This record gives sequence, structure tokens and C-alpha cells, in this order.
Amino acid sequence: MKKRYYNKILSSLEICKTFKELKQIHGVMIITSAIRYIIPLSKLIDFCTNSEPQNLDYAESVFVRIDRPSVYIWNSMIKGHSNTKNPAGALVMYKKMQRLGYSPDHFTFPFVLKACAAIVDVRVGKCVHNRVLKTGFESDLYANTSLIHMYVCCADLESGEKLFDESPKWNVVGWATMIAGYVNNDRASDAIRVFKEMEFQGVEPNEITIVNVLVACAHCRDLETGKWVHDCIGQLGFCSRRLNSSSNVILDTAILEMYAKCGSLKVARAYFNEMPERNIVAWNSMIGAYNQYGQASEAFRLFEEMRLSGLEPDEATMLSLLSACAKLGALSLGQGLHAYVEKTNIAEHVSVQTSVMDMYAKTGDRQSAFQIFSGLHRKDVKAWTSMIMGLAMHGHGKEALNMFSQMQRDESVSPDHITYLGVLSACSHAGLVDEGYKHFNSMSDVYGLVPMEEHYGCMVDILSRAGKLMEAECLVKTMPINPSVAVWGSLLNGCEIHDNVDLAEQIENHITKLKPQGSGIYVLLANIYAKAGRWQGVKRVRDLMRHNGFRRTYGWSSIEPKLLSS
DNA sequence: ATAGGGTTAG
Repeated sequence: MKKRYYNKILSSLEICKTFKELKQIHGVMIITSAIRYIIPLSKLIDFCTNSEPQNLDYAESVFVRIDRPSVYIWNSMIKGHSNTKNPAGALVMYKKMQRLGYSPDHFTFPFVLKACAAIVDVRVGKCVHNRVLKTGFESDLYANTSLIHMYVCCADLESGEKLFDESPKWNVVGWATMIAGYVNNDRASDAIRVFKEMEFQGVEPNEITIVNVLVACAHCRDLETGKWVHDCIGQLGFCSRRLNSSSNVILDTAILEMYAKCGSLKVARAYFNEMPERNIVAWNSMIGAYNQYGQASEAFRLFEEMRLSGLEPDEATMLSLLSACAKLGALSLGQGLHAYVEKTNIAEHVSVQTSVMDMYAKTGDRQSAFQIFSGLHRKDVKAWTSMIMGLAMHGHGKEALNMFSQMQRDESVSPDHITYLGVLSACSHAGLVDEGYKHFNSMSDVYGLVPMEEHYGCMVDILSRAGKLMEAECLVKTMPINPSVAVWGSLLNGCEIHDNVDLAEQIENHITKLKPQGSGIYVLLANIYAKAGRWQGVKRVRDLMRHNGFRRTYGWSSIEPKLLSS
């Protein structure tokens, strides 16, 4: 073919913008035989796989007609597949390539490993790892970073760590991969530790590293490190919206989320208000924080504001709002949200269905809760726990325990710490001491769950309500965790029910050392003394209360607020 | 031509 045509085609491919144009060029390529030349062919395929949206079928139709595709073209096809919803296609390509005798190069590995990571297939990932070693790419930086990414995505942190430790020098991407790996595998404190190591080694973090470590701080509720990282951002000179006109909404959201999760709601809100750009994630973060820190109505207020700004809620918004309804006991508000998610495609998420179910269970509509529960495609531990908890909360202890035994028969789930809080509270409501003990013991014996303070609190509650105050007292004194005000409070509650003033007096000594926040416990103490006619005790407690700055709060009840207008 | 990034229920 003429050199002139060839060059014209190459430059056309270069400036090609739309798929329609590409098809025309493709036609010309066939007529002029340019289709037989590797460079225009590569560019043709690259356009199909890199354009937005990509057209893999078209690339495939060109690809299958190539006699001997170059490794470059194989790589393009693998890359194309790795970026689709079905990354497994990349592995099919990779296998085919090798079966036909082509040897992968250092560009092949990152693409194919990305696919392994995406479909969480560590078995194939390990095979690729072997290939990396056999083909002599074991010191390739990109291949190794991709390998670590693959391992951490498959939750095989040990293999990731091993690779990471083998090399003494990593660039910022390698460090970020390891840090993100820890964050995504619930090991936020390791992420923070590695970040500090990175700082120590003099590798300068960038936005991505900072975002990751802020998420880690949020998970750990490590406000101190979080603030330090926030301060670092200013010194690093990149991206801070205070110093720079260009904003980074992801970074801003990570900062907001760090303050929010650490409970600094005021700081978080102030930051939120100042953000030059707020996407749905930022709103969700703030709404979720209000919900999490007991300001459910504020969550709804902010939601209204979000609607006014023209943003549509997504499933994360709904999860927070449904949880807020559950906490407020706002059934009809929850019903409104239920109707909304059904109208949109949000209800397709199992997590949302479970959350709707949780809302019904907590607000006491157990028919609706049961109905959704039985229709759930996947009943995970959270679904079971919601039902158990909801039933227990509304006094249906026996039913809750019945749910729990059904759950134990389902082999696809096993209870966790929170399930047991529901189970034990069910026993408490139903007054089942022996059954309570049985479940408390099965926690560690059967499921290897170490009881937390709350579980001891539940047991103390069960025993003291049943009048077994000595046993309860003994448990408080022998539990392996230092009992908090709440645990002593459970025991004290038993003292009130069963008129045991002497024990109450002993408890008073323990409690005052803990400087309780809130007046509830003092009021309880005073009531016990008053009932027994111990007026000097009553006076002592009231003085103590005043001394600690608490006033008696009055009884309150709540009615469902009318908030959702739409 | 290649590697790393934010929210989400009990």
C-alpha cells in the first residue's frame, strides 16, 4: 500500500473521536489493506478498548481475524476485559494467549492481576505470580505492586506483606497499596503504622495515601493522628482547598469523614459547610455521622437540605435514614422511606431490604419485618440479628430465641457479638437465667467469640432481674474487663427491684469512682435509699449529683416527628 | 500501553 495512505490512516486514528468515525476508518483500512499492518491494527483495537464507553465486541471481532496478534494486541485485549463488569474475560484471554505460545511481557501482568483482584481469585492470582517469577519479571515494580494489590484484594495479607517486605524500596504507590490493603481488611491500625513508617523513610505521601490514612483514622477513631494528617496536608502543598483554588472532593470528604467518625461533629459540620464541592458521598457522610452519634433528627434535617440542593438520595443515604427511623421509633416515616426505595431501584440492594426490615423490627411492626425477612435472597448475620434484636426489644423474648435457634440451623451464617447481645437481652426479658448462661457460654465455646463488656452487662442484668444478686455481684467482681457504670447500673437496677439497700450502698462506692455522666444512675440510687427510708443516703446522693453538675432530668416520651414531606 | 483513592444496616 502507499505510504501516503498509511500515514493518513494513522493520523486519522490518532484524531478519531467517535465510534462512527472509527468504523469509517476501519472500512478504509480494509480497502487499502492497512488492516494487515500491526500499528494501525493496534490503534484500531486500542480505540475500541480505551474509548468511553468501550466497545469490546467490536475489538473482539477485529481481534479474531488477526493471524498472529502481537503481545501488544493481546495486552490491549486483556486490559479491555479487565475494565469490564466481567473481568474474568481477561483471564480467559490470558490463558488463551499462553496456550497459543505467546509469552506475557511486563505490561501483561498488571492487567491480568487487576482482573484477579477484581474477581477476588487468589488461586489464579498465584498462578500469575508463578508466571511472573518464571518469566524473569520478579523485580518489575509494576508487576510487584499489582501482585500486592491482588493479594490484599483477596484478603491474603500475609502474601502481600511478604512481597512488600522483600523489597526495601517502594515508591508512594507501593506504600499506598499496602496501606489501602490494611484499611480494606479491617486493619486500620496497621495502616496507620505503615503510614508512619513511610513518613519515617522519607517517602512523601500524595492525595491517595492521605485519603487512605484518613479512612484508617476514621475507622480507629484516632482523632489525634487524624488531626496530624490534616495538618500535614497544608504543609505538603498539594490539594488543600485553603491554599489552592482547585479542590479535591474525595480528599475533603475523607477529612470530613475522619472528624465525623471520631465524634467531632461540630468540626465535621463546619468543614462540610466550607466545602466548595459536595457530592452525594459527602452528604451521606455527614448524615450518617448525625445518625451514628444520636442526632437522628438532625440527620433528617440535613437530608431535607440535600434534597433542596437537588441531589437524589442513594442506597447509602437510605441506609442511614432507615437506621435513624429505627432509633427514633418512627414507623410511618420509615414506611415513607420504604415506599421511596421501592419506587426507585434502590430497593434492589439486599442491604437496603435488610435495613427496611430492621426498621420495621425496631419500630415494633414485626409482621412487616417477618414478611421482608422471608423474602430476602440472602439472610446474612445482620438480617438475623435485626430480627432477634427487634423481637427482644419489644418483649418477644421467646420468639427472639426461637429465631436464634433457626439461625443456628442455617449453616451459611454464624452469629457474631451483636447477635449475642440480642440473644442475651431476649433471655433477660423472658427471665431465662439458665438459658442465658447456656448462650453466654456457647458464645466462646461454639463460635470462639470473646464476650465483651456489654455481654457481661447482659448477664448481670439477667441475674439481677431474676433476684440472683449475689451471683450477679460475683460476676461483676470477677469479669475480666473493668466494669463500667453501665454494668454496675444493671446490678443496681436489680437492687431496686429486689430492695437490696446494703448492696446498693456498696455499689455506690464503686460508681462514684467512675464519675458517671448523666443523672440516671444517681436518681436510681436515690430512689433505692428513699424506698428504704434512708434519708441521709438520699441527701448524700443528691449532693453528689449537684457536685458533679447534674440536675434531675424529667421524664420524657417521644411522638413520631413529621419530617418527610415528599 | 502498565500499579494505588471516599460513604453504607445490627
